[in-house]
Amino acid sequence: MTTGQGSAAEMPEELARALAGAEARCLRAGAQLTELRRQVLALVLEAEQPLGAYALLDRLKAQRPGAAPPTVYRALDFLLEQGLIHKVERLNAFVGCVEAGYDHGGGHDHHHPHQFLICRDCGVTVEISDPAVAHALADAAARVGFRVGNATVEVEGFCAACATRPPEAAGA
Amino acid sequence: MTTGQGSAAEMPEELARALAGAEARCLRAGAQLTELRRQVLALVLEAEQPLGAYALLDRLKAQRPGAAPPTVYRALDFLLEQGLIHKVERLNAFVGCVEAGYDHGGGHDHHHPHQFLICRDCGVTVEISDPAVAHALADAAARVGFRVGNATVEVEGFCAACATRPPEAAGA
DNA sequence: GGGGTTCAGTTACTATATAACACGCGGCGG
DNA sequence: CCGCCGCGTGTTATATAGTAACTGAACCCC
Ligand SMILES: [Zn+2]
Ligand SMILES: [Zn+2]
Ligand SMILES: [Zn+2]
Ligand SMILES: [Zn+2]
Repeated sequence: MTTGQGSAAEMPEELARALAGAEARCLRAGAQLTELRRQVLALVLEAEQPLGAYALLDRLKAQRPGAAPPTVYRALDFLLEQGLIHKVERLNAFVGCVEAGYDHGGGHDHHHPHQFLICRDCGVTVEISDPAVAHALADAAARVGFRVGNATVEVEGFCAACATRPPEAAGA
Repeated sequence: MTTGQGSAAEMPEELARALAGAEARCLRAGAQLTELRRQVLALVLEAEQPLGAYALLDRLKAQRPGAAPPTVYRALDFLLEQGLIHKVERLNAFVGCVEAGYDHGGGHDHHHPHQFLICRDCGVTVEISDPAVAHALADAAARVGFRVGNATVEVEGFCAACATRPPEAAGA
């Protein structure tokens, strides 16, 4: 062991912990993390990049042959509601929330300010949660009398790995 | 006159100026603001809220009966390219850029950092361009070695008008 | 006139998301 | 026991958003 493959098919350790945390969180919220919802959450968490609803649907069908679009969309709605996943609007895709694993005592469950950095080159998408960004945004909004709710902040650019690499290694 | 109706059907004054500015801008960029593109731009600018591609298509058909999805999407792509409009990702809709009217001498045409404030209640969408937000974002990204390109920043919340109003004036 | 480029017309299609109705289950009051 | 209701899900159909691929016209250059 000591890893090696790093394959996505198995790594129950971390996944199991995340699912347990999600369960606890739902309990506190009085919501039911049903089998279907757990399956969809697991699919999202297993993936290393954001997955579209139909990609999730395809994978879900392996476990649940009758699955259809509403099946996965309803589960996604629930998971979004619970703050267990986020939607990346620019990609029409879904990712697990990096903070969902932590079991915050009894405090604020639910949505937290977050930002996505999306690499134009390799597609890697990382979630950050920078208070300064949230604050600057709230500030700017307040200046025009706007009361801030949820914010979508998604930056396209080049990740550290791709930024150092020569911009074009391919082509003519 | 002296206004009154404030109807959307006519207000050629401001619209004409914006179109002229757009034309100048395209000239400088070596791009052609063709009839079709001008029509689509006018439709976007006339609207008081973001319009989806198919809503634009419907309106465009009045002037151009043969119009089909590619017709409007190609025009939108061009206008986005030129920085004359923006896409609101959360709405899958398009709005005119508030800065597109200004004829910046010969300087930076093209994309500028911007943010949208979208009222959950009345749907009004306003574009702001707060340097502090852009800076905070660039800062946060740099901290993880990410090189920032285009940023999508869209805040859902309540506009000044709707925030002061009692949250629920309707219902039982 | 040949050959490029750019723009637009047209057809067909893929991808994303939701509406609407039906069923099963568990709880609860009659 | 039975009808009812809320909820999660199955199932079918449809709405909305976006693209691919081919065609031809106009223009420019040589
Ligand atoms: Zn998160
Ligand atoms: Zn990268
Ligand atoms: Zn703008
Ligand atoms: Zn409002």
